[in-house]
Amino acid sequence: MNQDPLISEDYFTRVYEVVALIPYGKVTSYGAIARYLGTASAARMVGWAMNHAHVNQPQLPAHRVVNRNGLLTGKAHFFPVSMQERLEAEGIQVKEDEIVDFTQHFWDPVVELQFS
DNA sequence: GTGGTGACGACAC
DNA sequence: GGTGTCGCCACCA
Repeated sequence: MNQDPLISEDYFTRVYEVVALIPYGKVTSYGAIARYLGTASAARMVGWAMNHAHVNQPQLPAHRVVNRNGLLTGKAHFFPVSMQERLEAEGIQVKEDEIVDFTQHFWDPVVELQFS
């Protein structure tokens, strides 16, 4: 019934699709994903999807998704591997549970994917 | 069907 | 400039 493949799945799946598209060594924010999905104000919904991400998509690179401040808010949910450890493994520096040069590593799906 | 929740974001003070 | 509060939408009990 839906027109676009990105919205043909559940909202959760849409989030997973975008997160899965995050390139190596890049990070994005919940709000950026929410805006790409058309629900900019529902950034919390993205976080919720991530809450079950480890159940539906355990392979999902959720460690590349942080809040608008570049803070590793969801690191507490990461197990057994620390979120910071994974980011550093990709060349992203993390200081005080916060990504260094967050804007530099920021990857905006709206800009990068730009609905092309 | 209603209420509450949530890995957030923006605005107000 | 930092802290606090509200809003927001979709899912779960």
